[in-house]
Amino acid sequence: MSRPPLTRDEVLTAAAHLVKRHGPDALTMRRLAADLGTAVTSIYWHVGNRESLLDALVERTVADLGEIRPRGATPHARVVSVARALRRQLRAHPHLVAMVHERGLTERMFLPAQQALVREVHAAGLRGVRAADAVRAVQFLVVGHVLVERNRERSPVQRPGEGDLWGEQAEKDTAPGSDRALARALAAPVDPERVFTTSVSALVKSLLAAGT
Amino acid sequence: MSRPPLTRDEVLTAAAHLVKRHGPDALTMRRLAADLGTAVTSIYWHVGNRESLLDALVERTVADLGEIRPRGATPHARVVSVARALRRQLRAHPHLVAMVHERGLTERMFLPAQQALVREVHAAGLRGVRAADAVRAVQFLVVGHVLVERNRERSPVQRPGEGDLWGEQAEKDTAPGSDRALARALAAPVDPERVFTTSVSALVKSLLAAGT
DNA sequence: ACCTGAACACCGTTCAAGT
DNA sequence: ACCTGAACACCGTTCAAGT
Repeated sequence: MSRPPLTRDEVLTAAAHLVKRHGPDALTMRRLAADLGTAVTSIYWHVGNRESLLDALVERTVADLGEIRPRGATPHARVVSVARALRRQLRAHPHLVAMVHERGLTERMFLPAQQALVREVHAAGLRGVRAADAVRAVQFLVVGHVLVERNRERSPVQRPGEGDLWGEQAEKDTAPGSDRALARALAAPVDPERVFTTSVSALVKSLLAAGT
Repeated sequence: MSRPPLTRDEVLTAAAHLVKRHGPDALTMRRLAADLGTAVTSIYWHVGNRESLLDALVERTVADLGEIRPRGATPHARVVSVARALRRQLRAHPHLVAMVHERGLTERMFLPAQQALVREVHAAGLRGVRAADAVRAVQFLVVGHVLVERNRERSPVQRPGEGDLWGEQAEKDTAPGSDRALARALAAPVDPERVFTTSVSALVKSLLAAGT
């Protein structure tokens, strides 16, 4: 009736499973122990404490993300494709993003895309500090955007929202300089995909222009 | 010896005080009750539960942020100034940012700057959907950046960091196409202020170019 | 209308004790 | 080396009872 000896790896796998199925909040030491069929205190022997369990979990998941391959003919298209790929990877692991952010490890989410970005920016003719600035600008934009986007999805209804604010403006007849199409666009729900595309494309365009 | 009757407002003020002095984690119902000199359960009568206490707290703090006034001569300078002002406001309330984000109310952080942005973008000649896209792009960039930035500050030492990754590259002698200045720049610690300026300026430049 | 203490169902963590 | 149960110091929340 006795289970085979517990391993650190087994603990991590069970933890990952728990997070994937029931969200990060479900990952309590006691529930994890129950899933594993051991005493809570056994887990402590293998992973130290909750903090380092989460650290290890984040590390493992990030390592599994996989490489990013740029696509496209122009430098602009290739850099944008890296940004899109990074966003897609992160959005495929929403719980990971939340966990990494909660633990203050946001920088960790940068690394998978960094090599690819460096190569592309260099190929586009940027050098030295200017190239580094461009890489960082894209990284911050993508990760920041994913954080904002994920967060908006978590609580879709916001109380005094843009809709209420601009909806009435869109109805009003025009004071000089007013723009009903604008008001209507702001009253409509945000399309994050669209915002992302607009932002990345615009940002990259300016950044690469500095290289020519 | 009996204290005057508790009010909802008093609860919120004490909660804000607690968060400001000891961080969001210190805001427990029990500790709050202790600070107020009442029973824990009294708080529930006034604010419902912890959820709605946090909601009310966020709402109140956001309302106190104050208006944003654009500065500068050119449209570009004025939009950038709004972005900087929003960032400064948010960074002045780090706990607020954390709380708003945790509660999935990121959109809430947009609103203070939105009117100002709309006005400036319109003045720059953008109209309708295109203007709305520009406003949103700037908003997402600023809020996303602040989230990333705050988060990096929370845990300054990251284990397999950029430094380790690029530091050795900077030492190596050059494979074809390698760029030691770039490697050195990436090995150095990030200057978020610089990244922010670069990003906003580049983004706004492209966005406004579409209006002429 | 407002406050209270007791109680419930949870947490993470420590520790002495087992094999 | 690995596992265990008991215990500690916390949580948020409910509820019946007080004034």
